[in-house]
Parts: sequence; structure tokens; C-alpha cells
Amino acid sequence: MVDQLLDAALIEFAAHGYAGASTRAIAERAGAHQPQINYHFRSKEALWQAAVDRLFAELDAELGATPEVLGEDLLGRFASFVRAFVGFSARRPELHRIMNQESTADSPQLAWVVSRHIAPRIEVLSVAWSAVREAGAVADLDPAEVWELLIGFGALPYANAPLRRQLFGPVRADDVDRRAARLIALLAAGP
Amino acid sequence: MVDQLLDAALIEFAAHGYAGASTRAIAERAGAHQPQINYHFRSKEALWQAAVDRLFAELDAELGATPEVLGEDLLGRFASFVRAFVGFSARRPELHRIMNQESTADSPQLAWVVSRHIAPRIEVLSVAWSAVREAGAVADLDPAEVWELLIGFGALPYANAPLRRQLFGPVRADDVDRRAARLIALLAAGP
DNA sequence: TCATAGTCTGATCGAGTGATAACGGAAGAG
DNA sequence: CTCTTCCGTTATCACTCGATCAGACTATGA
Repeated sequence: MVDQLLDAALIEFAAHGYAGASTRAIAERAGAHQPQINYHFRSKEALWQAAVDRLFAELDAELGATPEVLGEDLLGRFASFVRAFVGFSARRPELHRIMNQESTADSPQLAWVVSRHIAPRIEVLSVAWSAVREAGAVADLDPAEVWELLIGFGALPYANAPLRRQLFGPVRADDVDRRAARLIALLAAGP
Repeated sequence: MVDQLLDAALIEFAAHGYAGASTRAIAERAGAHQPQINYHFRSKEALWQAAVDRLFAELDAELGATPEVLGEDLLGRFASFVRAFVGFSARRPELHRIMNQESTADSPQLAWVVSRHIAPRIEVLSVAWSAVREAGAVADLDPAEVWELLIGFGALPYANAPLRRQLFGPVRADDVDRRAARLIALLAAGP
């Protein structure tokens, strides 16, 4: 039941934001009753944190499972990372939906997720990108710009899938591959 | 008073989403009492629509005021448009905050804003981009990808300014110019 | 068989939500 | 002066929110 509640919570929080999602809707989606949320988790906020924790754990599992071809060059490794990231963003749009919802104003939720999840990953990305850049394999962008391109072009279209579908119709079958390739070329060649 | 209510509504809706923003908070921010919202507008939804309408009117005013150098080439005109768009997104982050909030799930609000505001502008952008591309001045991207780069790289960092500030500190003075230049180079050279 | 721990259920709490009605006052027209 | 119209204020409506509680159900083990 804990897992069903976390699944339902992710969908509801991603769709309506922290304030807009109701514990009753989450419970109903999970096939449970509303007080079970306060039984298995202390509060709505604790449920939100648990759901976000699990989501980032999924992300790490997917990125860590990147097949690292032995001896592959730095750029090849970075390209694998980009492909995995785009794939995860398409399969699990909830992560960036929640982040976009909570990044519009300073809030305890934003401070919590930044210090616990985002900032450490920015650090890792910065180190990795500096290494690739010093090897001369990619464009002259700072880590912040790389981050912005990853999120803005690699994840946002999936986070805003309902809008995108209304504008451009159903997504192509090779959408993820095509987007990852474009993104890698963008980061390699640069503007 | 109508203008103060619209200003306050934009800030609250952008920060907390349609469901999460309360009419009392909007009224208090505007220095008014809550029933005045239902007096000047029919309902919370009508207030939201009026605020969004005014926001898109501001966007049109800014984009329409783009200084069009006589005889300037197609790419130059498109570059001016990009600069104006990035500048507006930085000065008025509420637009993309609201769009990101409402694009995470199908809703009456999303359908309304798409048919009334987004779809027509997509149409204009597509025609303009096709003209620039056929002139061979820019990269081989479809309009959907251009749209995604404009929003994802040109607007999202400002929509998520609270997150961005926590991660990368205060923004540089030349942030808008720098971003617009990068974006123009990206669209001109392509991946 | 009984006791215990873990989980679920229904009822209910106070607080906050959008919306409405009744009333008051200010300004302009006749 | 009086009537009318516009706008603001107060009070209150029914509803939903997150949270809490007592009691019921289930399973395990002594």
C-alpha cells in the first residue's frame, strides 16, 4: 500500500502541484482511504518528500545503469549519460513536473529538494563537464548552460507533454532518440 | 483597482498555480477585500483568464515594438524577435510560470489558453521560421524544435528563477543579452 | 485460546476555500 | 433634494482541506 500511495502521490503532485493536490485524491487513486496517508506517512509534506526521494532514486538507478563501454572516450560517456537522462525524463515526466511546479517561488519544499537532491547532482555534473571540456571534445559552455539545455530541451517537452500534444499532435516513435542526438550535437558543437 | 487585482493575480497564480492560489491572498496583495474579485470579475476562473489575456497583450506589445531595421535581412529580423522574447521572459517570468503550471495535465484552463493564445502564435512562428529556413540562413530544425529551444533555453531559466538563484547565485548583469546571443547562434548554426 | 502488533475504517475536528447577499457611502444626473 | 448607479465592506454560506481519534479487523506467536 505504501508503494501505491507513492505512485499516486507522484501523479497528483506532478499534475496539480503540492498545494493543489489533495490527500483524498491521492488516496482514491491508490485505492485507499485518506487517513491511511497520515498513518503510513506523518503528514502530506512527509508523503511529498518520500515520493520525491523515490523518484530521485529511480533517476540514479537509470543513470547509474548506463552501459559504459570500456575504453570509451569521455564524449562517448557523456553522450550515454545524455541519452539516459532524456529517456528517463520521457518515461518519468513527474520529476520535472514537480520541479517546475516548486521552482516558481521560494518555499520550504524547494529549499529541501535543492539541498538534498539538486545541488549535489549539479556538483557532479560540473566536474564531469569540466573534464570533457578540458579534453576539448565539446563546446565552450559553463555547467549552468549545460544544465539549462539538459532541462530545457531534454526534459521540459516531456514535462509539458499535455501542452505539446495539443500543439504538435502525438509524439513520434523515435522522439527520445532524436532528441538525445540533437542534444548531444548541441553540446558537442555549441552555439 | 482592476489593474491592481490583475497584477496581484498574476504573481499569485504564477507562484502557486491556479488551484494553489487563493482569492484572499490575491485580494490582500492588491490591497482589496476578497469579494471585490467576484464583483470586478465573475469568478476566480474569469480573473485567471483576464490576467492571462493581459499578459499575452503585453507580450504582443513588446514583440511588436521590435525595432525593424529597414532592409534588414531575414535572419536579422528573427534575431531581433529572439532578443525581444528573451527580454520579455526575463522581465515577466509570470507567463511561463503559469504555462508550466497548467501544462502538466489536461484541464479547461490549458485548452482555453492553447486555443486562444498559444496555437495562433505557433502558427505565426512556423511561417516565419520556414521563410528564414528556406532562405538558408539558419539550421535545419522544424518549428516544434525551434519552439522548444525558445521556451526551454530562452524562458525556462527565468520561470524557475528561485531554483536557479539557489543553484548558481545572483544572475549576471548581461544575462539576457548573453542568453539571447547564445540562442540566436544555436538557431543559426544548429546542432 | 488468548494476547499482541500492525493495518484499516468511519466519524469528526478546526481552518481555509470560492461565492453570495445585505448594507453603506460616494458621486453624478434630473 | 432626491434618485440612481457604482463600488466597497461585513457577514455568512456550503464545501473541501489536512489531521486526529476510537474502534474494528487481521495475522502471528505464545
